[in-house]
Amino acid sequence: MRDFLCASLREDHVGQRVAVCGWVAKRREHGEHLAFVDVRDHTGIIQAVVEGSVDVRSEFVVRVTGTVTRRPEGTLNDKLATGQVELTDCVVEVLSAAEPPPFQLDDRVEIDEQVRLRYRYLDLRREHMQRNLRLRAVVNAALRRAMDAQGFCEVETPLLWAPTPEGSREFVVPSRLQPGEFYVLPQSPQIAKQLLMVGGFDRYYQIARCMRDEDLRADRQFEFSQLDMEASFADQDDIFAFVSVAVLDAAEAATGIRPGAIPRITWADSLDRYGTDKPDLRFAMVLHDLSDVFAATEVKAFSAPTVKALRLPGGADLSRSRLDELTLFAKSLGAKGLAWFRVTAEGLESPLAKFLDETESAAVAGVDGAQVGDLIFCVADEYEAACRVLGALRVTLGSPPVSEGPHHYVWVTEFPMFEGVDDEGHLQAAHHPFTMPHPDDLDLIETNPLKVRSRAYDLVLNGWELGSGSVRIHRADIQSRIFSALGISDEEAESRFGFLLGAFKYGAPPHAGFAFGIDRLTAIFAGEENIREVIAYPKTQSGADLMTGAPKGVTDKVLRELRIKIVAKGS
RNA sequence: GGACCUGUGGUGCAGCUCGGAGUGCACGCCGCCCUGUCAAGGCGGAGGUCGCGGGUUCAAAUCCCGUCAGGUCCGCCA
Repeated sequence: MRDFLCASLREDHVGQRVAVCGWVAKRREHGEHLAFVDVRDHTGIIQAVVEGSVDVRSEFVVRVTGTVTRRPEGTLNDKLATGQVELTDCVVEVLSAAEPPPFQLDDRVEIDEQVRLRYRYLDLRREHMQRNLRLRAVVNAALRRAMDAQGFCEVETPLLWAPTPEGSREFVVPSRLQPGEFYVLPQSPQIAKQLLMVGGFDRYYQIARCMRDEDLRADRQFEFSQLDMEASFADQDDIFAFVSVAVLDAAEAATGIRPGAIPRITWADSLDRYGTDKPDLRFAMVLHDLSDVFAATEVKAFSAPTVKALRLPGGADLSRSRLDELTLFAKSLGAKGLAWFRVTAEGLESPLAKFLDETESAAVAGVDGAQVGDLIFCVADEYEAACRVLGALRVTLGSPPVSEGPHHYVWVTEFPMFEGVDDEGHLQAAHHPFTMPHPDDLDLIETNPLKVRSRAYDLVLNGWELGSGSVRIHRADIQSRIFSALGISDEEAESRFGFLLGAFKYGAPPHAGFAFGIDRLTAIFAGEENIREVIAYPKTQSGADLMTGAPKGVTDKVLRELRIKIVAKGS
């Protein structure tokens, strides 16, 4: 039907009689003797010159047969890749007429996302979405190549899986053949892939769709894609090597630049220096500890186990209202307050300045090599709270848009094994209950569990968590100690994970794995703040699909078959 | 569950503080004109329940309350 893609025609083709297909991007008529029709496909635009009038409108689907001709002197258009040539002696066939679209498909104005999503099929026609989704395909292809080349075998795991009442909320699927029983859609193929290790597929990967019924955000949709992988006879360093190859290959394929080796930071160091477990390393602004200086302070606001400080270079000119805003922000994160000090030639300037003694003032004024014109923020609180508040402030004040380069990857290692306790006073697994504890900390499981480090790790890019993984427990004795630390009884473990624990009795290789989000990775490559921009049919924040109207009710017949009764709201 | 922001012809905006007739701009659309345009140009035209409901007022796009939709964030995301 067509001989060339629109934007592929060049001077080399001059003289050829060719057919191109696409949409009418624009028609420019000059009386009844001459008309220009810009034909667009996903590659771009070629100008067709029509002698006489032509009955086409924007977004008509056409096949244009014409002769590739060098444009006359003075009519070259260097804004178009095809601007040296045009099609002449054209025959325009209308393959499909079109109503005027609800919004213009050029990129001249930003269209409201609500409108874009309602007519997503038109939005997809735009250069912006074409570029993003094709970039995503490039990323996927590079990832598959990298994993194949490293000896990984792609295996598909079920979308209908068994409920495991823990972790993120699962999407539930009622069973028709066994009414009253349910499947769930996987939050990740975690257990399935560990069983593949028992099954002898010692290097598995999959571009896996994962589903989590949790509230949506700019970087979170109900469904998302992960490069999911697991390897037997592999430790943390092996996994880092495998994943690095995949991610760096994808980065190179997507951006043309191969990043250097990915550095590492421990979870504890990351919290201490950046106040977060997903540090943005594109800018400095490291947290400083002033706890010692304020250990015996008279200043009430600073009498806390930890006093942390952050220097904002040149921040002294922040307005009082901006500082009030930031104080509110800090409080919204649970801080009792936010102290700030302008560094001036005459010393510190702050509502609190007069309460500090000489040593304290000197310490604050010297934070991070502060200079006149800088601003110092201080938060006094429990250690982790102080770190996290200042960490959030650091990102708010210093972080470029997530999408902005350069790309700084970092491995965050040695996550704690447990974090906090649940409503029943049981410890909670920070990663998941199959994560191997750090070998040096095994003795602490029973004595000081919150100090137990794990063999869990994250990969972080520009302040976004790309993914996480861990070395898994393959020994029954360690697994049972972890379960008991988590308050999971033998019976409960058996009912929930029995098939996994059972499998491990029959020869489980040591194994470790990882999974990272392709949506997030692609969004950053594409320079997008929002993963919806790299997803063909995303949901809104309330979980709706504005194009299809999902979620929707089903007929009574369907409900009867599933033996499901809808209970009115509030009853 | 909570905080904040947004909603005005098909699209993107302005108008809202300080209430006075649906007022304006750009794009698109329709018609006419135009033989080298490419953000084409010229002339003319159509198109609106100012998200929805209620309240205040002589009078509401504008003020107040509620509600719906969209967004950003907190909670949540083993």
